[in-house]
Amino acid sequence: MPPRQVEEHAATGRERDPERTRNEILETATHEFAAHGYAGARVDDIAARMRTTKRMIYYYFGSKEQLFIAVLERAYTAIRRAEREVDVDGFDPASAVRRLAELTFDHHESHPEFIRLVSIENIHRAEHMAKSPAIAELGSPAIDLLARILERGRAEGVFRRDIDAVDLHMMISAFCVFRVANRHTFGTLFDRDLTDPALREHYRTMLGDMIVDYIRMPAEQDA
Amino acid sequence: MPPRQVEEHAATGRERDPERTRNEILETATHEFAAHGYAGARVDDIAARMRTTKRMIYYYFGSKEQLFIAVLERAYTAIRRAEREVDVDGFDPASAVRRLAELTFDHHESHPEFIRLVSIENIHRAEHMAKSPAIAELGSPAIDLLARILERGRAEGVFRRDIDAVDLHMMISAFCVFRVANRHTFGTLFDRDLTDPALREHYRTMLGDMIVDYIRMPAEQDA
Amino acid sequence: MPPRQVEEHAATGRERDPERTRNEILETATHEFAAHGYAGARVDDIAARMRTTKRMIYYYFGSKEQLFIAVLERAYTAIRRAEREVDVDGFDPASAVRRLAELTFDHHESHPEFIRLVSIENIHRAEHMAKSPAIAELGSPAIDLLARILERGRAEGVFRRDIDAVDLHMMISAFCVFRVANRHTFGTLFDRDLTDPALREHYRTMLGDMIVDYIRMPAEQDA
Amino acid sequence: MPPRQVEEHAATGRERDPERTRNEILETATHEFAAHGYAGARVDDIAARMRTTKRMIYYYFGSKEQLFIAVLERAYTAIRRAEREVDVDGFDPASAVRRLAELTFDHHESHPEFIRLVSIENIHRAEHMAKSPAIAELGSPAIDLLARILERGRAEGVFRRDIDAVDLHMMISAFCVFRVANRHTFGTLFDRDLTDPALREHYRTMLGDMIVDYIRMPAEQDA
DNA sequence: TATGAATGAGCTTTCATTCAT
DNA sequence: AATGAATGAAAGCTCATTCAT
Repeated sequence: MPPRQVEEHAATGRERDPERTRNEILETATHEFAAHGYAGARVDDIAARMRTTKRMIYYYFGSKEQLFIAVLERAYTAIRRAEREVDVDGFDPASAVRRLAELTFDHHESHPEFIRLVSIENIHRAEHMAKSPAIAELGSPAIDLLARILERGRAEGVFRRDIDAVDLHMMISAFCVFRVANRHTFGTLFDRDLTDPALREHYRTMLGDMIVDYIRMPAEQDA
Repeated sequence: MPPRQVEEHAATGRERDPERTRNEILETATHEFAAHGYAGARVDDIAARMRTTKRMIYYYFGSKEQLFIAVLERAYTAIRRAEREVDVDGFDPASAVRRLAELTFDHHESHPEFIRLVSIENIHRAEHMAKSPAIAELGSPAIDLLARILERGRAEGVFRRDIDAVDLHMMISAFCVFRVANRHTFGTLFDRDLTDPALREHYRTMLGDMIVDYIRMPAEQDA
Repeated sequence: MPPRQVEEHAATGRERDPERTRNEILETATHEFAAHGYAGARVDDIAARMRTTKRMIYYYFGSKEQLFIAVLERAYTAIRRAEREVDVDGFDPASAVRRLAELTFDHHESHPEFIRLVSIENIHRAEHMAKSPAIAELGSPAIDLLARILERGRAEGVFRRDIDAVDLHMMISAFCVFRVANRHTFGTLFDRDLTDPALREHYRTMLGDMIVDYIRMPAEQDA
Repeated sequence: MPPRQVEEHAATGRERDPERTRNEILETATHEFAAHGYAGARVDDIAARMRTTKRMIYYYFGSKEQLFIAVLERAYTAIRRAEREVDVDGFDPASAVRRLAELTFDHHESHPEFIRLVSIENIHRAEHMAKSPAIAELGSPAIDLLARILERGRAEGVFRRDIDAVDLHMMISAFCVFRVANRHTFGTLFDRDLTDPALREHYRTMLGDMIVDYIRMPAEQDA
């Protein structure tokens, strides 16, 4: 009678679904690390936020660092999966790039914690990521897609010839990441909330324009 | 016999110039905070790195947080001073904007520690900065300058009408900051060192092109 | 279908011979305890060193302490068995004692782990041994033999009258045990490796001389 | 008014005599390590036994290992000091050696904790001692003295020629150390308390006889 | 007979900070 | 203006052991 068992576990607090426990720890740890940084995160707090003990965290992940690496792996796996689902077939090259940029914008908008984790990892010079073979193997669907669109645009003669997919991805990411990652200091210094919902469409369009203006073949502008 | 004392202090390494001691602590603290983040920085290490004791740090700054705030103040004061020295008189509007963008690029290139401090402060939601009246009073010379150039460009009919100085500053900053701040994760994931000296001119030009393409009045491009 | 099961176990490395598993655990535990002491030994490490899980150790022995007791029992059983095999028939009393001392010397020389276990058990005031009826029942063949030789020597008038077998055994053991057990501190302090193979014969002879000189009837030495 | 200060310290529990605090910690730590071994000793317990916190122990000694090293240093310093005070002038060579052996016997008798520390350090292969330059520099007065006596005895023709001071020191130490260090297992196995006060003189004499018999020139014993 | 999952208690150590002068 | 000594609180981590089947 499995249902009974489940109830018993709930009663005793014993967890018998390792995969679920692992995921719950990762979920909670993601919030904690994103909220306070790597050094500022407390293993104690992660445990306190769920019905597990600190001991369990070490049982599953071995150390604070390995836990953080697992958090990064989970976050990157999720974003890469999202990237793989992007579909821009049927759009002309310029529209396709704009759409890809907008989807990137939206993804950053809706995953501020991921961006915080990335900032944190950069503070630590990507040393944790370097220890994860899993992340290295994820590849970069966004770049592959971008490369294909750029190729098409060049073939059609509407894009400049010399644009590299990785560079363009950087340009898009820079805008999207900065808006979210640096909004606090930017907001304080220039009194502008970059993530104000009322401004979202404004910045979304700005990004699209910026990218499209940059890649488009300059039509006799000096004529 | 005061001279004697001075000699003794020199001999024992005692510091008798409060302002200088304060600056040395700030200098050392800047490196420590930039290197390890706010939580990761160790007051002990800061003391160990110089010829002062940990006790002195508390004597001068009161707490780790106030020390960090002072570090931020010093860093922002320096960058604002640099911005005030920018001179783009004599350039046509487009060239002026390009030049301003390039100077921003160069400044970020040569002050990676400052960028790290900004990232760190964003991790902490700019809460330390908020406690510093000094930073709020610094103003933003770069934005003022940008506003003036944009005004000129619009008057001459070469710039689009709807561009806001703060937005444009954001666009420039995003590119410059991302390239330095996120170079570690970006490099690991896409195998490209964004700060490779051999690529510096490439990215510098890319930034200028991106900004100028964006602000320029679109000359009958669909004609 | 039992045959199938057996094959599966063989394939998966599962152990189906309890006695053998028990012995393997004891063997491994002996090394671990001898290497790190009682408190320093790790049940985890013992499990890791062999193809069993930590859980099995508890299944077979119940606790770390009971495991240590079992290790002691095995070690003492082995040495008592060796003692029972000593044969000095056909030697004159003095030669018999010398030979017994030399065999003890050799046994200690070749069983340094046993000596470490004894030292460890003494650190713990023999409290584990006290809980083992098995060890108490082992008796002491060496002492019995020594008593017989002493009796013979006294009867022949070549040994002093007042020597007790247990005392003599202590004298022999002290020399043999110290040489092995305290060689590390002694070597460090006096720069002499007591267990240097080149010195083995030297110390073996020294022991024999010391014992024989002590028990021999002092023949008119003041005459 | 220093007395007042002292009272205040007593009242607040603040200790203002670092050297005294350090010594108290060492004293307490000596008992703890001797009682439970290195791994078995608890820093918590050491703190609990005195009016200090665990934190103070780390403040003064840095780590459990460095504390243990300091304990060893103190113990060896004390025994070396005692050795330097031994005076056997005026005794004939044989009596001098006997006296030196007896003093060693008495010292071990009255310092069982020291012997436990030595056993413990041997379990750890003297690795802690090796990290202490202080111990290495202590020298060995007992050996120097022994060497001088042996030289005299040889000159007077009453000692065997081939006896080395370090070897003789080992012989003496083996007896004295074993009696104390191994008394627990020995007592359990052979039902004899080697440290029974009633037997002290017996073993003291036994040691003296053993040593003197061994070093004395064998006077026509086969005649 | 055998075992993977889980754990309470406690470990050594570190941290920013304050005391007392 | 300056400082050596001291510290409460909590951090990350480890241990022998038990649960539930």
